[in-house]
Amino acid sequence: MRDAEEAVQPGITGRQKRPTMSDIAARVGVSQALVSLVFRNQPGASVRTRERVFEAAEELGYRPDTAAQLLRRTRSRQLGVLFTMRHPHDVDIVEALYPAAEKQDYHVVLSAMVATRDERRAVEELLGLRCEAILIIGTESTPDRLAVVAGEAPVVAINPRKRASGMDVVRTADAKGVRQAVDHLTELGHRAIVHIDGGSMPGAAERRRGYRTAMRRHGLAEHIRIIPGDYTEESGARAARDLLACDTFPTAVIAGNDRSAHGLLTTFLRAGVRVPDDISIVGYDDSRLAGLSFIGLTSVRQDAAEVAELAVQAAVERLDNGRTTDRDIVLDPALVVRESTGQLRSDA
Amino acid sequence: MRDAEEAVQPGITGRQKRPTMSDIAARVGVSQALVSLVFRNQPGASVRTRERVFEAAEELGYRPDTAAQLLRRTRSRQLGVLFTMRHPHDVDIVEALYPAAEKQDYHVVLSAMVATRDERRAVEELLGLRCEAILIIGTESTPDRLAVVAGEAPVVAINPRKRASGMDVVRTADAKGVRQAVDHLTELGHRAIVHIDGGSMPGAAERRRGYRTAMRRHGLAEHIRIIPGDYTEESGARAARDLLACDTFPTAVIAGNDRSAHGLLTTFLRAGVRVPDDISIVGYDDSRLAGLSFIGLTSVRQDAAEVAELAVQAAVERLDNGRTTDRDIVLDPALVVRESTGQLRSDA
DNA sequence: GTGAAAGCGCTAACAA
DNA sequence: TTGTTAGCGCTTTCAC
Repeated sequence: MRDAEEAVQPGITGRQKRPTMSDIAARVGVSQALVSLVFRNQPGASVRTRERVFEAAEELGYRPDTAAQLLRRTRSRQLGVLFTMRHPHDVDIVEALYPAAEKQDYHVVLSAMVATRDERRAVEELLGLRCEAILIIGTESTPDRLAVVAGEAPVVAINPRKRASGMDVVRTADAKGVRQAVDHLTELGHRAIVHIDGGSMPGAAERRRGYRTAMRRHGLAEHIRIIPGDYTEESGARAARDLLACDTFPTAVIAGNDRSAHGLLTTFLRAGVRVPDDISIVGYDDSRLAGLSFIGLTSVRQDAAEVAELAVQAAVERLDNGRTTDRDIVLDPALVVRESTGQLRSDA
Repeated sequence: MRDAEEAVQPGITGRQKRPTMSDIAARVGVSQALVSLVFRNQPGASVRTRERVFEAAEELGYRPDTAAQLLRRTRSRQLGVLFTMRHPHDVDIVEALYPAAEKQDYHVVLSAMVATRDERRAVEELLGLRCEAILIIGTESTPDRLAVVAGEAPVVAINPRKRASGMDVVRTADAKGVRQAVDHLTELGHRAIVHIDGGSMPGAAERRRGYRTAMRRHGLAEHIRIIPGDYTEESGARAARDLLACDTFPTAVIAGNDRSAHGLLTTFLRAGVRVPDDISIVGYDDSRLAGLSFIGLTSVRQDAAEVAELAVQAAVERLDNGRTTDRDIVLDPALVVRESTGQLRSDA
């Protein structure tokens, strides 16, 4: 018996078999089912028994076996989250999903989409683990590709590249956000406002549309100018170089997102262009970058916590309340004014 | 029977029960055990049977149940990965872990450490899912806290804040990396080289030490100057402001990491200081940021793919080869020279 | 090449 | 308040 004792010593002789509910039951002298009941916090066990069960669990170093729970339970109460780690704003949303899910008594299971692992495999993994719904952040997938997934579990697309039927969508009113940016700039006296767009990236089409509409509404139709981009820093930098090479220099730029605004801003700084003295810049996403003291980017805020909350709620409505119709959830954005935008200089 | 047919239609009438191996077995007319054998690619089934099993699986839309596999298998072959998404370099490592694990026939399970979810809970989740080892990226945990985990499963700490016994460590020779930076700068003629450190963050102490040693080796002991930081952009920006306010302006700066170098660089640009004309800057990590055209940061490279590979290998050695002694794996860094460093100007 | 049977650790329905 | 029972979907061992 001494051997058994010593084998318990962790990390030296090798690891002991991990204790189960039966081990606890044996120790306390009750049935295994009763132990299960105690852990699930269900009524039907005396206070005394509960105490002793927890005590024994502690002594044995018990940890519930998720695999067994998952297998036996009727519901997994797991939400699968598909994400890339490329965009800071996506990271914010992932972080916000944890408390949002917890509030509804769901667990979050992460699955990263990386170069060596496409969306298809990542989804397979989540479904294999019995996730009841899939939340996809900023997917570039085509609608029909997503529809396949939607056939197996409810899908909530957060800021998808394209809208698709058969699933819920959570997104911000991108057009409205850009309109706020244009309003802000015109109030500062700007008229030559260009837009660096995001090509076919999530929300880009609507932002582009919002820019055009807002410009026209302010009677600035002839100032409409869109420079193609793709939400990357480099596309912002490229746009800056293009603008610098041009004779017609704008007094303000609305970038498709904060990353491209960053490339734009720094490239201007390098060229000796002062921001906002020579040119005003607006970003989009209000990511961590925008708030940095040396960036100070005026940006359109999409509240990650709110997005997360609504996405979880959409999934829960399908799962717990039996909703089967699609929801298109649109959040209102808010402009966060920082130091990258300023009054139009009279000599400009 | 027509009802059953229609219930199969996905996403309309509600979801059908997901097919199991038994369903496949029934359809093909073999035993469930044989189906399992086929999926596990084990010998003992005829080619004909294999074909028919895969065919039936396809028709039924079968997907293996991870929970059941996990419960029944003797080994889970899962590696749990603890990470934050705060540092770009950590993200690189996470991405690199997928192919590295796959090569050894292991699966990666992610668990994020976020504000609302500390290391303790994240680890619990991984162990609950039967992960056989835990890889922790850039942990700030204290050694004794990690030791608790190490008692339950092998732990590989990647770039930990502090070394700890009872687990493997994968890290770069930080001192050597900084030495390369100093060598590079002195070759360019610099003498007044300051270091912005990373306080108590992972690797910071060794980088600090490396700086001091290298400076002394070049006979620049009297030029040693360390400005406290914490690896954040803001600490870099603060250091830049401090330096600008000082009468003794250095000709080169070695930042503790790329993030602080970024804050430093941009703050200088804003102040009209030219990089590298007025001052040279070196970062650390060679993160995505460093390679951007408008940043062009000379930086010390820690190869994420190599780190990932070695970390997985360390875990596998314990798991499959029974190693029980600790390994301290130190990688050689490499200096990547970009545009942020240049020859000392004669008038400086 | 194939099948029968046992059981992983737990939940859930029912019985006592 | 407690115990019994029957699986969840799969892997694994042994027998045929």
